[in-house]
Amino acid sequence: MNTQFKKGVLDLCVLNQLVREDRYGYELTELISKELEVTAGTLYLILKRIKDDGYVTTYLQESDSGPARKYYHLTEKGRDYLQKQKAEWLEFLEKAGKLLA
Amino acid sequence: MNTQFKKGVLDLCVLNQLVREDRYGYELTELISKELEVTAGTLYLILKRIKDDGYVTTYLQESDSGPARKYYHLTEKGRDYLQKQKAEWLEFLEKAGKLLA
DNA sequence: ACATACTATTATGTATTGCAATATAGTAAA
DNA sequence: TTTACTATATTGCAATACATAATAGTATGT
Repeated sequence: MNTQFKKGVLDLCVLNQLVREDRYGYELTELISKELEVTAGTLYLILKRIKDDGYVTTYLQESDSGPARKYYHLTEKGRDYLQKQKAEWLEFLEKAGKLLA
Repeated sequence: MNTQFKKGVLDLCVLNQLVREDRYGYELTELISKELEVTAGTLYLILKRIKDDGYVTTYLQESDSGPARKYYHLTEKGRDYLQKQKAEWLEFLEKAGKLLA
């Protein structure tokens, strides 16, 4: 899969998985990987980024089967950002679509 | 406009403008700029890249009003590449769409 | 004890775009 | 004729985001 296509969109895909419920990193890796080819390393970098940017907060939680999980929770700022970026993405698709028609 | 969204797609937009007719660099800059924010520098890098990759050939032609124009012509290889990449782009959009729904 | 699955992290490399500057040839204006 | 502006092409450096690969810790099953 063309690596470049994902640039800028993966963030949104991750954030979008957090709209309804908090999720932990490994879980997100699997969710995203079902559709797009992404490695754990890439995912965790994104998670670090969106945390540094204040779009998510995190907390640890014990697990029955394995190491503790770090859960990611979408903040209001993150919700706003996601909404605006999704709109911008759709706008971009429309314009690019004209050039690719 | 989110810079990252364009990664990998600008190539296709440029190549797609060459399907029906040869065009010169400056002309392409204007065509693309009508829809997407791109600077000349970026466009010319793309043109250099797709030439190095053998997707286009070039030739100079005098102009009535200004310096000679460098025209870009789509090769068979370029046509194939464009077709495949467009398909891959659509496939990517479908998958990303699921994650963004 | 060992392999395996689950979970998280980090270092280094690569590709693409942004920004800004340079350069040259005409044309219009002062 | 000097100036300025438009048309055209090119290049260098910085910033960003993804890929790859390696590391590490915990629990479970054999």
